[in-house]
Amino acid sequence: MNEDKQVNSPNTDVAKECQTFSIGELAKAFDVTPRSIRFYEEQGLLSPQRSGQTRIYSKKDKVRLKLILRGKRLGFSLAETRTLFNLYDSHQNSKIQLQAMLEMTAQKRAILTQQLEDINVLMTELDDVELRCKDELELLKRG
Amino acid sequence: MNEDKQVNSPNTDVAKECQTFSIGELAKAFDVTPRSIRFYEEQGLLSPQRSGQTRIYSKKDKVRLKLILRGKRLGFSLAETRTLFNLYDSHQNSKIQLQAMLEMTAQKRAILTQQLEDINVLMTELDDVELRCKDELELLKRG
DNA sequence: CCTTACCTTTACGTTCACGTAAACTTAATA
DNA sequence: TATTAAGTTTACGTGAACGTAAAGGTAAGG
Repeated sequence: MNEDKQVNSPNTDVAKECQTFSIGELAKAFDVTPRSIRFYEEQGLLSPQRSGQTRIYSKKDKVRLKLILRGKRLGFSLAETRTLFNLYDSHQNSKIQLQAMLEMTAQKRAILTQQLEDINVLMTELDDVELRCKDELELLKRG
Repeated sequence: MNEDKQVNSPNTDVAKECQTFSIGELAKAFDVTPRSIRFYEEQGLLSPQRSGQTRIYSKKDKVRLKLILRGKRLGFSLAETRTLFNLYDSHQNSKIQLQAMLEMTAQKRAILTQQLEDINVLMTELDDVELRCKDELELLKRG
């Protein structure tokens, strides 16, 4: 029964590498609060190991968190991300599952395409605004 | 005092063009609810003319709404968009205003760049997932 | 031994962006 | 004239994504 009592102190590993992370480490690494990470777990997006009460995050968990945050940046709700995770995880690969997955990817692709267009438009507008601002500033300098 | 009683009925214009819109028309045009449009006004993002109680939206208002919605798609809060509007509108063009504007554009540009990267990564991942799904479906067909 | 630094759960509070219901006015139409 | 169909204000409700105490456990260091 001498399991699950490894790596109690972070960065105090013996031979291999630091494969696990505390909630605080992950929080710092991705600049989020521990509260958020616990909330993602509560919403079924993460399920880290436990050492007693304490959460222990693997590299896979870390990747998951990264995916969650990228999804957030792109306007995905946590529920959507969870659905994607579930579809991806369930390796039942029934026809229905696969088609649901394809539908979801198609839908997401459409949104992303729209966002690309939005970004391009906004970027050139920002170019415009910036130029005009800089011109004005020059005028203020010389005037 | 025979002003502000033009265009009571939509699409019943005489000569020029339909330059104004009712809240319902705008709502349909952009697929949002009238409630949302009123809310944007409440937050200081729109200020349409009035004909009595009724709101009358100009082409400029329409453009504004378009900008608001694009901002939303890119993750801008209404408060951020309002700030941008205010900066853009105030043609005082003081040094401070201009620099605030430049800071804002720089910050937004950074976020957009990050989003572009996120989108590219996700797109290729979607490609991957889609390919695998389709392969699996083929196997199901032939198996 | 005590403090400090993390970790935990429980639970209520908060912000944003509206939704929704109530009660009303005005305008066009049957 | 009565009835839709649009608009209006006021005001309370809601879901998502956390924030923020409160109250406590644990382990290292002075």
